[in-house]
Amino acid sequence: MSHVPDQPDQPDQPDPSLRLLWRHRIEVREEPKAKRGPKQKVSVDEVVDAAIDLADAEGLAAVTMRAIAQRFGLGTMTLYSYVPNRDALLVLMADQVTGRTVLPDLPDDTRKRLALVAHLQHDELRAHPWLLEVQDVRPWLGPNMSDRYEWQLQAVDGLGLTDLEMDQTVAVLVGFAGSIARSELMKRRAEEVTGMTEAEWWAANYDTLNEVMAGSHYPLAGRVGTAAGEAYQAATDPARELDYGLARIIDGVLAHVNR
Amino acid sequence: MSHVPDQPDQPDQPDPSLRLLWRHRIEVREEPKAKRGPKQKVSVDEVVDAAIDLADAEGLAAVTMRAIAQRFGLGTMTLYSYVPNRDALLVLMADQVTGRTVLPDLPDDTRKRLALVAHLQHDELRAHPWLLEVQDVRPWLGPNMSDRYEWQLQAVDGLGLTDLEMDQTVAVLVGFAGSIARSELMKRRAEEVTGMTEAEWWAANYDTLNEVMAGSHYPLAGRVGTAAGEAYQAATDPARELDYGLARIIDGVLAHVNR
DNA sequence: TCCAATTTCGTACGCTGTACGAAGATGACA
DNA sequence: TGTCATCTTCGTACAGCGTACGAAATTGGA
Repeated sequence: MSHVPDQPDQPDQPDPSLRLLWRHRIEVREEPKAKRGPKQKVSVDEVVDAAIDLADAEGLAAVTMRAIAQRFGLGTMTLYSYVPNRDALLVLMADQVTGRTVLPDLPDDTRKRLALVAHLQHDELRAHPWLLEVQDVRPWLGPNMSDRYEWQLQAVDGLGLTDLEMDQTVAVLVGFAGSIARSELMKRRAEEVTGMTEAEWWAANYDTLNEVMAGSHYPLAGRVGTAAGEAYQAATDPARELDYGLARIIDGVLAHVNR
Repeated sequence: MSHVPDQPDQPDQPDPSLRLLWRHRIEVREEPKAKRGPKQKVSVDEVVDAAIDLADAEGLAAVTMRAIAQRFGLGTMTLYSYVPNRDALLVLMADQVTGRTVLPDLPDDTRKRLALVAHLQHDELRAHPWLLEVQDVRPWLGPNMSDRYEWQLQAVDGLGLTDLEMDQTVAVLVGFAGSIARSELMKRRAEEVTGMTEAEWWAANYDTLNEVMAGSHYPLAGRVGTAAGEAYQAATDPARELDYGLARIIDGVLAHVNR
């Protein structure tokens, strides 16, 4: 039960799920042979799409092999002839859902270009919050992920950045967008779990908080937390949280390239 | 099995785990009564510390109620007299491990002050990567989390920012540090799972990648990805990745306050 | 001494991913 | 037209998870 995997003898084998990820773009160099067994009742894309729908509707935890199979009236184990295992399915979902977002033309204005990269990522993560949980499983190098990365690099191309800096600039923009999306998700989930809005939670726990925090002093947190709480509560547009940090980041990047 | 919880009749009740979180700072206003049953064999702190050790050593997935109980020779269900459930335990772990990091005095230099906030967060997440997985469970308002937030606000205090901007500035710094730590973790985990270093993985999959990507064109990603790959591979100090973005963010913040 | 309160914990349930192997369907070849 | 190799389908089973429940054990107060 150690977390350290032992990879004893076998030489480095190519990752089998790479071909699955790129299945649509593989140009068959030779039609090898007609398949012999029964035809598959559904397609890999249908399976992945169903899993995405499930995740969108009920969260990633609801994406169980049994639940997906049931959607098609298939036996649970049948899914394993489409997909090697659940983790591989999650990677396929991530890449497939990434492909659904069309990449708009990049504006000429640099500032708008960088902002677009962050906003696109943020909006996508808001629409499919489970992506935040999948990212740990390394959805590397799928075709749609690769397209996305190329597009992001185009947005920072021609600014005079080094190759390394281009990669890092994209990382800052995308990373920050992700962290904002994550904190929004936490807030939403907290409301689901407790069954109260944030304001209601504070009201319900006001006395308790005052009691337990009686011995501690939070002059700044008290003042700032209140201000932030009221602002976020009133904010009809949640992307507002994104804009402040994004403006600072873009300022910093532009100052760097104009140096 | 819906993900939407129903909270039918009961009025808004205070969160019971708040008292557990703040257990050390609660000043008992009256010693209510001596406990009657058998004495508890261990303390809540010991349970939480054991869970932290387990998470540090074998990852969050290894933190099972059975495994923790076994460490103390207790029955599994006994843990539920210390902690209401596993999720609550994770929150306790997060706050407790946060308390282990001593908060250094803030330097006078603004730039160093902001960098310190990000670096402290980053180093902590590197030492306890499972924190990145726990954050979804909203480790709100524990005593050590509150201390941390107050300290972070001190770092951005006196710059002329509004209350809201202070909160958002901290969010940018901490969010970015988290996203860097997350991408480092992904890389490390990928190496564990595949049993190869990143370089070995690329070597093993070079032919396959060339084949599947034959129809797609990634001029920038190819060039930049290679540069980034070589740089990160050679980088002995992984915090290097943090520094570029951090410099841009701090530049942006300083430009904002000096306006 | 006896009881009420409290902790301990064995058993059980429903859930998960998935290993295994049998059964069924299909195309290729003799 | 069989016959067989190959592929898909899927029922069963297993280990592991969180935890509900209720009985047993332990303790202090009356």
